Amino acid sequence: MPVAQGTTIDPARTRAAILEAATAILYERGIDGIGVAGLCTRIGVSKETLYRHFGSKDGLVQAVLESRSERLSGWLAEAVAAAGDDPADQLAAVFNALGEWYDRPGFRGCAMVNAAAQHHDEAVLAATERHLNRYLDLLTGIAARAGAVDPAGLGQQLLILVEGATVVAAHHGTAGAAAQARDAALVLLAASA
Amino acid sequence: MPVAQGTTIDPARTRAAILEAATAILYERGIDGIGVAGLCTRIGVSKETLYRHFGSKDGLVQAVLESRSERLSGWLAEAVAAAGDDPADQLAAVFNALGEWYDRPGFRGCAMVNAAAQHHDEAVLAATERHLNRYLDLLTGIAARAGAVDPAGLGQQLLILVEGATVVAAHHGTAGAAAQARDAALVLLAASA
DNA sequence: CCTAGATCGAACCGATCGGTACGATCTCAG
DNA sequence: CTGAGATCGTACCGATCGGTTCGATCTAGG
Repeated sequence: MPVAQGTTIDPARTRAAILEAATAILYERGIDGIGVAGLCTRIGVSKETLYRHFGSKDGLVQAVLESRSERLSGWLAEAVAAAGDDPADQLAAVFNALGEWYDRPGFRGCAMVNAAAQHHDEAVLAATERHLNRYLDLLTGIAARAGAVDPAGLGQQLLILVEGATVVAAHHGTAGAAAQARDAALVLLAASA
Repeated sequence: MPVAQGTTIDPARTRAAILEAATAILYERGIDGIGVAGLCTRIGVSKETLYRHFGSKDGLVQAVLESRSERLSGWLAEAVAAAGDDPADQLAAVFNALGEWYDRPGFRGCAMVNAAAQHHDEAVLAATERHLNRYLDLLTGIAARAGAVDPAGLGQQLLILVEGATVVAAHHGTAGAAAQARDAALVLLAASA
């Protein structure tokens, strides 16, 4: 039996569709910025269906954050992989990719950080920490390949630049934040060997 | 007539007391994390009094953010002023002060950025932008006094470090974020002359 | 063809939301 | 002492919240 077939009733597909639509809507409006009823209307699904798949609004939020974190960090990892062998090029690729993201219409900062900023429950905070750890792993890897004396420390500094650029781009103006963070990152990288 | 006298009924004092208490509570719980009724209970004031002084919950939030932004940026400006004439010392003083803040119990990141992260109304976004501009002015001034070739650009990079360190300290772990950002900032400052 | 189950739409639940109204109490200025 | 107004406590308002329930409809596997 194939995993899924056609355009028919298929719980897995329904779940995925809810997840994708909810990701966009909750990012746009904020987690507390729309109720479950309005969410279901915009998704085009009944409340019963949503609750059967995700149990609660918090459950949906959790799934949304996790999927978004994986997609985002995976996207950055691809940018690094496509940048060749030079760690400096890889690092520049990270910030160039971020710059693309910042310039996309509807950019509102990091969804995980936004969620953690005002939604204090355990699960959201844990998801945000996992997300930042994914970033940190990527950046520490670049630092290590560049032969930094303190790859862990440099990785943390690069993480600070990534998150800082995202916050500044979201709340102070997109223009140049990614490029400025990239230039700063390259200076730090060069100075750390 | 003195501005205010004694421990009696005094609208200005009442307003200030509400503002101070609400600042702490809304920072701790998040703007949407507590209702007006609960807020009034914890402050020790009636809803009518709160509404007479601030008009609406949004009005209170606005006043809270503005006062907090002024206090915070004023505190950093004092740290700079107390650091002597060397721009590098002044810059280090900024991040050392931030580190003190991060380590204080109850630290939850920047209140303005947290508010803007999920509360999309015009007034909150404007307050956050003003707040970041205050930071930017302070940092650009240091960059200029250090003789940077591009003080504005360096100022923006330093702002990215400040906000990045705040986000990382809040959501990924306090340890070392301020010191790492400070070291990065000093490298950038040294490389920019 | 028939049934198990996925989905819909709408009604419904108690709780809470932001905000208002009102009478009682208290403080101060004149 | 009196009156203006600041404050309190509480009740109240309509709206919305997250979540549940139920009958009707539709689909797909046997």
